[in-house]
Amino acid sequence: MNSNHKHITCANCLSRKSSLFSTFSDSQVEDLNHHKSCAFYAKNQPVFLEDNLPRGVFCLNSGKVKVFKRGSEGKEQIIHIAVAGEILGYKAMFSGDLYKVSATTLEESNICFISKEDFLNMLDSNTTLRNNILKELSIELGERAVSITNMAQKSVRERLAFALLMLDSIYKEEAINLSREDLANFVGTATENLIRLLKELKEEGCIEIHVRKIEVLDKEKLLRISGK
Amino acid sequence: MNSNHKHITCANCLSRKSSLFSTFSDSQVEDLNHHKSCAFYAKNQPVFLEDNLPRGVFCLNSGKVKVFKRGSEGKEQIIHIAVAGEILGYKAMFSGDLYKVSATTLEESNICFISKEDFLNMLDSNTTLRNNILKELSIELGERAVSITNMAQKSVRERLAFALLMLDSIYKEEAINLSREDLANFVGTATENLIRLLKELKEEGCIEIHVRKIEVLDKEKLLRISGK
DNA sequence: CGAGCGATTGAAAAGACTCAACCACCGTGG
DNA sequence: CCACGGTGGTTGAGTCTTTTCAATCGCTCG
Repeated sequence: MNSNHKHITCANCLSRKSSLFSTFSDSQVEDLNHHKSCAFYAKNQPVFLEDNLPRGVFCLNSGKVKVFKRGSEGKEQIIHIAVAGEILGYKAMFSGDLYKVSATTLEESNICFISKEDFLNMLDSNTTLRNNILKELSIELGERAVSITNMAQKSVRERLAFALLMLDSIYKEEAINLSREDLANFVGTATENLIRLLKELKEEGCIEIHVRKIEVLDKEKLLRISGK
Repeated sequence: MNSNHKHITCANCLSRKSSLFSTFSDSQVEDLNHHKSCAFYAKNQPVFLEDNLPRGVFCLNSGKVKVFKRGSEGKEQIIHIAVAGEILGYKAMFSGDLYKVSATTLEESNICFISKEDFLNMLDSNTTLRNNILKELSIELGERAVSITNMAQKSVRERLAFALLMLDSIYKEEAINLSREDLANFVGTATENLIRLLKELKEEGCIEIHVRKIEVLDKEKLLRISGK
């Protein structure tokens, strides 16, 4: 395990480089650093929960976080998987409402926290940050439209192929490391069904399965299966 | 037909009152009025199209507009139905990208247009507008998370009940007036299936069907069927 | 009047879910 | 050290839902 509780300095934070804060000046980074606190999260720890009151924003320094919503039967639907550099939990602050989704770590993670007040102050005085956020929200809305269309029109097999490609780009060099249940909740199907389809894809040579971990072998083929 | 090509004055625009521009001062409204142009759209006319370059924003003065995305088979998935007062087409401007969805009128509509440049200028000088937009985008993202969860977890029958309730609040006093195909593309199912389920709901006394138009009779029951 | 489109119906096939059982692994406590 | 219990993963079979395809109907428009 490479990570343990440690203090992170925004100026040295590699994941900041790819975040909403990437365009900050040195003095802004200094200010940011001054206002944030850091925390280590073990695997499967909640970051924030649906229907709770937002108190600030979370900045994912390392690790991965699933963002999900519970359906009426209590089943999780994973909406998004966040990686290092992403800022979480700020939408509910703008909507002036409770969190509409929950977030939980998928692996050990270091996550910084900035209070609502400090974040909104930064927003007031920082045009670039505002523009970055507008851009980010708009891009996310475009992605959600794709998800809705996929859920409504694609078969589970197609969605699984699509999800594996997405996860491959999230896990980069590593093998995909999600429980079967999480994977099913991401694809939007029952666990049993997911397992059967995984086996199919394995037999077709698209993926390799190492117990829990999944390695993508043939992206081209998966892309074809996913229906473009 | 109550509407035909006419010039709309922002100061008198009733739908502006419920829009992102609701908080404008008199002089800002004046400015807005000066920069916009008006157009009448017949039924089923495109407002903007997926993959096109955004040139400005559209302000729906009267009528209704479906916002949809095409799946890989070309089938429309309706993401949202916009009503009077809504501003359309601004997300792609922020993301600096092409439109990710298309928009088409569902009935005769009056729609005003504000160029990209003018809109962005307004944005620069108007904190409240910015905040309204941040809020609006955040709320929409919350709604999309609900849609994704519904699509992934609810049966078509449940989704139909849910969709009818949503449409009932969109059409207010009027009966729901959508083609079977549009309704199916909103619910996310095949037209034939939709028709069968509509008949079921009619036989259960939830709705009345007047040829093409659908009247909601029992909201309570629909809510129960939709799975809360 | 005939073409054409949207709406509807029927029947069959495919897809997805549920339930129940079983397996494999892991950590615990005796 | 090993039996035990628990959790997550896997398999099979049956059922229900949903889609697909084909055909018909009703209406409007030229």
